[in-house]
Amino acid sequence: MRPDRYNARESEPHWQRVWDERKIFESSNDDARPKYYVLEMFPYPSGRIHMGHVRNYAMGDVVARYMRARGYNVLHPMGWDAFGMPAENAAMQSGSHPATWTYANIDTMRRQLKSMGLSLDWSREIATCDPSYYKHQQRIFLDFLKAGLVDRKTARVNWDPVDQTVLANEQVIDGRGWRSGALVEQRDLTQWFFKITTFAEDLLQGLDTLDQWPEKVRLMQRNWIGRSEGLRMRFAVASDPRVPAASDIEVFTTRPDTIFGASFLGLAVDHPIIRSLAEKNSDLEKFCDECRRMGTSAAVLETTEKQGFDTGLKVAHPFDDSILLPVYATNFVLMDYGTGAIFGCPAHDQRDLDFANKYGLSKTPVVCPSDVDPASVVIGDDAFDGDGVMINSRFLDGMSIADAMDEVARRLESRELFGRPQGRRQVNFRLRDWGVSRQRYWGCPIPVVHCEKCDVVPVPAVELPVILPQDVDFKTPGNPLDRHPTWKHTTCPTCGGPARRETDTMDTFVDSSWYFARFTDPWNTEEPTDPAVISKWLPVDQYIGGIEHAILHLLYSRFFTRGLRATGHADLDEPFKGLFTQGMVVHETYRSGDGSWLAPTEIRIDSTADGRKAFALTDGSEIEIGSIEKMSKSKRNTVDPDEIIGTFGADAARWFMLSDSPPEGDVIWSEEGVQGVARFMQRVWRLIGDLKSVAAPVGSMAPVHFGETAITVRKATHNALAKVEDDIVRLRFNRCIAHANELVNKLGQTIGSIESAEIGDDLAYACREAAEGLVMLVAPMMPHLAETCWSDLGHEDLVSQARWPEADRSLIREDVITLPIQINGKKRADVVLPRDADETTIRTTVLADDSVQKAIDGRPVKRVVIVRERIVNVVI
RNA sequence: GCGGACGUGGCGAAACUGGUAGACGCAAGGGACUUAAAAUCCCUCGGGCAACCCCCGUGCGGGUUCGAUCCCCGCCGUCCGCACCA
Repeated sequence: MRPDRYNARESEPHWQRVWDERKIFESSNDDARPKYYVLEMFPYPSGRIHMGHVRNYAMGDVVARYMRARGYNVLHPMGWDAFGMPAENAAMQSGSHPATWTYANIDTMRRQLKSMGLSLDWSREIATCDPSYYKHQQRIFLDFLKAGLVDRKTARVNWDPVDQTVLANEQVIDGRGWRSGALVEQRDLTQWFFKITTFAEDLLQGLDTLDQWPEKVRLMQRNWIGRSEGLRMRFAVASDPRVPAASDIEVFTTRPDTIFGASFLGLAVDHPIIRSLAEKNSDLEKFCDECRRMGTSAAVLETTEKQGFDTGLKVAHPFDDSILLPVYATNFVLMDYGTGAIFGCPAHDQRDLDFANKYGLSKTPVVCPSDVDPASVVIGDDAFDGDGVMINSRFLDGMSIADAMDEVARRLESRELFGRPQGRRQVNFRLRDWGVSRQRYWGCPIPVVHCEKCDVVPVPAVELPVILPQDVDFKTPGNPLDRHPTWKHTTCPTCGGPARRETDTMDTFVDSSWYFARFTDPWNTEEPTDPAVISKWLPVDQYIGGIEHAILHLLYSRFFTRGLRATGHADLDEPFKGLFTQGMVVHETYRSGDGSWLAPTEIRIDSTADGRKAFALTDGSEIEIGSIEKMSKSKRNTVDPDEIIGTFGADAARWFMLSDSPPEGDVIWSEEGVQGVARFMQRVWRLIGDLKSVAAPVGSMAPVHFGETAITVRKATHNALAKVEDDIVRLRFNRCIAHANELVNKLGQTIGSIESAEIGDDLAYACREAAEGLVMLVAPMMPHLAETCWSDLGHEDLVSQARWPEADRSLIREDVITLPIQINGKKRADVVLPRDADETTIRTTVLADDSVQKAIDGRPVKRVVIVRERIVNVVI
């Protein structure tokens, strides 16, 4: 007995069990079919999934299911980015051990993901906090160390003196620790670094090959790497009692051509010379401290005035030592870029001009725009950074900028200052090495020991993993590993003497920099990866995740890929061939009169002709409907996936997430919208029932001849299939859904008008084809409903394993087409013509048409533009 | 400040990157069925006009073109990213 209504709450768990039992989503490394690796960014196990996860994983699942139907051996794994601070925060607040907390969250979220009906290979599940995972990460660390890709050096960190911990930049709010509220100190600590700069050039060049990445992300990475070509040049310091004889200051410049426009040297407040001067000059020290306090956030810098402190030092101009330039400590030169020193050329750099205007420094123009008389060049409030010809520059006069740059570089390279060449061409990168040391417990231990005799000694590979101790307490501030009574005490692998374990753990970005590789062979207990298996599966064909990872995660993964290749773990250029960044899930906000936020479950919406209004469920008072914002706990505009799935089913949630907006844009979650999806699902269920009642049996042969109605049905089916084929691979899910809607509308109309006497073999076949086509077409997006319909249509097998019914595009091609006719560019008529009509026929037919004649109204026709199979434009 | 993206009905959006602007969905209005409601089905739904096969309409102003949401120039507005990068 076929129920009138489809019951998602019964069907969904049923099919999930069937898929699970038959292990149909597990992929084999030995499968000979062409591979397709689809991956969504794995989640942090924060507690429960949110609607953003639902959207992200729904998208990936559509691709996985579709590619499977197209005959690919699909790898679609899932795991957990399981190390990180929230687990330690929870430990401090509730006393639960980070591992307990994390694994409990994983269990909850796994259950939630399973209730979504995702076609995931759970046999490959990994959690980065598991020793079976981080063992291999430690091994990679050691191999990178051996390959010279790891460095240990001093770096400045934000130090919270109360919590006794290093803070990330985003944990410093107004100069204070986010948790303790203590004033944050800058400390120099010896830290571990991955030498990502080794690959700076390659990481930049590799971007050109990533043509299936969003241009926006490539641009962001390009800017982050920040390659620039320029010249390092040294200025001799004029003799001064405060500095040693034969001192020099080295600057980096991308505009050596403007050297005759130089009017000062600007040094970072952390520049060694400034630091040493500040030791004996309290005014300078005060200035430096103030600059440091201002921070480096864009918002601050935007509004900050250029400031300087004249040190009294002078340097000689390299081409005329009678010209002495003042040396300033400045707030706009950064120590960690270039050499921490610049020469300022006010005429051709806006910042330098602002600075010069403030301190009354000269501003000689040295580049003249080609259409301006050199004598009339004046520098006002705007620096000129365009192209032109050199002026006021002695031996450079008349040269182009490029030639002048080259000439200056050439002269300084071949000349010595204090026994070394005065200039050196250099390619400079903004990219800095990746500091991975974290003074925390819940992370991957860095596998080295410190021995008094042998210094830093790697833990031998056979002794891995270095496992985190279980018995730690979070009651006192600081790193639990560091104050653990026994854990850090060990013996030196080299000399056997007493040694101390490294108590820093790795940045959690390390964990996610190679998980995509581990998924290919997660059972491998000996090696992180098997290069042969890597070559089989990687690169990831389609990677899907949030734009917030556009720079760091993706760049680190690209670095790791290069490191893994250098250490023989993977023969691979780039990890992610296709990248897609999906938009957020947003929702209306609701705010009561007293300013407090209300959750969507606490209000009722009334829609009438004069608009939508919200009322509180508790007392019926009217609630203001606020702006649409990213779902967040603070604004209380979240919806819980469990509740949605419980009420409407996973299929409805998935479908709605994909339906309304382009996938890269934000989607507005609305109750009305998901109700619309629920209606659509019932419509599909009824339509399949209607089609089934007239459809031929499973596997019927196609009849030779098709009548008019059958052809209409077939055209609708194949048209929809063709459009979905085109759109699904481009991830245009919203359009796929529109095509599905159109097909349902069309089939519903046609079926409704069929007289039972009309049904012959041809229509029966067409209805079977239509029903199965529709089910296949919605299956990647609403797999449970599709399975139920598939089974209802008499299939023993699963739609999840069925082959895609490729669209027959010859059926869609019409022999007779309706051509829109424009008169002077405005549509005035339609003319029905054979598709292959020649231009003369088209012309005569069009001009003979009544509506066309009426529109022409006797005026002479100047021209008839015919675009075949598209449009005709009559010009009068 | 620099860089990037975008601007189409009441709303989310389509439009094969130069060819019928508004597919599809949401909301709304009208009707059928029903004792009633829900569900379902049918119709209307950018603006103007009594009405159309008419006129206007893709942020604003120009331009190129037989033809512009799409290309070019100049404004206005919104969103995102950032690093005062020498």
